[in-house]
Amino acid sequence: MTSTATGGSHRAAPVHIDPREVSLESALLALADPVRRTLVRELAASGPWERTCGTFDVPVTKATLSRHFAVLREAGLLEQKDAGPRRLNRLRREEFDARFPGLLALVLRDEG
Amino acid sequence: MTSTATGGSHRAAPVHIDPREVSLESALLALADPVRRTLVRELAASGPWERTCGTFDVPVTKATLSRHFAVLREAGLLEQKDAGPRRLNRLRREEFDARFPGLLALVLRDEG
DNA sequence: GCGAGTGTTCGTTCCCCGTCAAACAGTTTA
DNA sequence: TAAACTGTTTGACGGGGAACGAACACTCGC
Repeated sequence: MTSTATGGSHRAAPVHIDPREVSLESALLALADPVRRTLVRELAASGPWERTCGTFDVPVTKATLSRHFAVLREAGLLEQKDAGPRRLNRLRREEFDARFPGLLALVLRDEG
Repeated sequence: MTSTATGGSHRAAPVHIDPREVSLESALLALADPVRRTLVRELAASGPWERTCGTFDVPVTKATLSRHFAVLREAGLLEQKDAGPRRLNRLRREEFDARFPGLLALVLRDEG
């Protein structure tokens, strides 16, 4: 058999951190990068779990993109969920805004 | 006399930027550094024009400190004024908060 | 099972930023 | 003028992060 009662051989689930435990420095560093701000904005423009990692319009390779997603996760900004071979994304709006009130709003409002 | 009506041979006045023209990226990068956040907090704890550059408690040399002050100026966070051989500092609270509402509050509230 | 598709990890390269020591510039006091 | 003090500028060094290609891991359709 290929799976046990406890779950079998799936791939490692993405590592998440409670946004309440994220440092201000991590949050600022995560949002200081223009590519990551673009990801956050596109994420905010879509509904939860609507976008997979490959559907974002940023001028980097998938390796670099994967790195950026990891940084956003560690900053408490992103939640990811596996769906077959793809990975669905959700912006953690409420949680992040509770930890850093107004910060996300600045990014979403800003054009650059 | 040692000065003319136009100013004579003073040292170059510090360069300032209108906070309204500061990019979000500049602001985030400026505040992402722990030394600069300390400077901002100490500045907020004192009144305007009360502190000279040498009176801040940060573990860097004066050369590095001077650099940090320049970054804070370019981010629209700091205003400087010459007073003899010293340089007085003022946190641009209202102007910066008008450009990036809530951002300064996050830094001042945070302990780390 | 095989191949296509999706995303991560590894190793490398490059560049920017923070840091320092040393030298410089300006101001004040002696 | 000389000496002391404050702050800036320059050049060099080191570390960290962003970027890429290539290889790997996993899932699904044929």
